[in-house]
Amino acid sequence: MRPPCCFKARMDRGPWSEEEDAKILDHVAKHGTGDWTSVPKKTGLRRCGRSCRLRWSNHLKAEAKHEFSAEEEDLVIKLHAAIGSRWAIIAQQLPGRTDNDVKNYWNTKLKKKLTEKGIDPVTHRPFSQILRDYDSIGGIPTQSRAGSISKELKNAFYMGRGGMGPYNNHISQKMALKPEPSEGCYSLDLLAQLQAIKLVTEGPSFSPSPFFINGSCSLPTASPSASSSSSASSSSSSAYSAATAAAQEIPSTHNSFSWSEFLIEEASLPHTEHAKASEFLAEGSVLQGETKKGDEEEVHHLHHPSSDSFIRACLQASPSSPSSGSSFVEDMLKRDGDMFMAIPELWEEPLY
DNA sequence: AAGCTAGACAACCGCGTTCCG
DNA sequence: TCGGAACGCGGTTGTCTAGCT
Repeated sequence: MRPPCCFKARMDRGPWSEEEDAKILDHVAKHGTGDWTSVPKKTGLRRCGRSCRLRWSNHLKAEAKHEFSAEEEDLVIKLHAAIGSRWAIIAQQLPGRTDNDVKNYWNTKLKKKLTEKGIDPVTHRPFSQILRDYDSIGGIPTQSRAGSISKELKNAFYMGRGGMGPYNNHISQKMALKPEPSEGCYSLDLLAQLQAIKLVTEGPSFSPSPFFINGSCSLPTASPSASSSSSASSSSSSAYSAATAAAQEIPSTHNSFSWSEFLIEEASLPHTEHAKASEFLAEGSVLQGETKKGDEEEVHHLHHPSSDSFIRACLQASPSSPSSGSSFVEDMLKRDGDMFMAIPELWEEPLY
């Protein structure tokens, strides 16, 4: 529901002046950060309450940090791979950054960087893997598919290895290789996230099913909460591959938990299993975070222990764990290169 | 020097969720 | 229980600026 002020009253828009900033700061110092809708009235600002909140949270609250360090970059990439475009959660792991900062940095820098390195920024998979998947989902022979459908993929791949960079923008725009929001993927994404949380919060006590190890995706939608999240699609494959990787790291002696607990079949699922998944979500406010009213709202939002656990699980499970000694991207590229070596026909088509 | 373009960042908007009377 | 208000998030758009032609 939109606050009336944004529609009816003629509010100022555009860049904020120093005087306006001062009024916000003064107000927050005196009254805290609750009840933003009353801020324009109390301060005399001709801005709607939402704009005031945005201005404060994006610029006045935290010290301005602009340059992202290499560590921050890598963290953003890992987190995006694990949970998708949940900028608010990602920003919480980066002190002094706002969701808007992270989002802008992703859109302007990191997306391009990944594309130039031959990695699809949406799925976090090497273009070559996507090529292979194209190949596996139809009856068209490899040669023609690789040649006609995925030229740009291949171009992007070549350029990632020292080729013509500028073309990549064109590629990334035209590619738009968002994963199809197949029901199974939503479902799996949710399950993988739940699993990652379980891994940390309850200890390493499960064994992965071959289903996840194989990385296929065929389950029907499990719950409305899973399919309602549009961002779930962007992190689908990576989230459960992260969980899978985590699973593979667990010693086999810890196997009292089974993936089958979460293999929910829509039609045949017993009621208790649905309930279990729902409880999981309700307990930790894991996917949505937790909203509180009052002065501490901004601080507490999404800072529920379970969401932190989830982040830790995702990082622990990511391919570029500190022990590997290489970055997330490097690791991905290495595997990508191995695959190209294994499937030489991917190189054969001429480039345009 | 002027116009154009692309990049970076700030701000806005729509939608879903939560709160509260 | 319901509906309106408030809020947060993520996507999109707007604005400014630096670099290029």
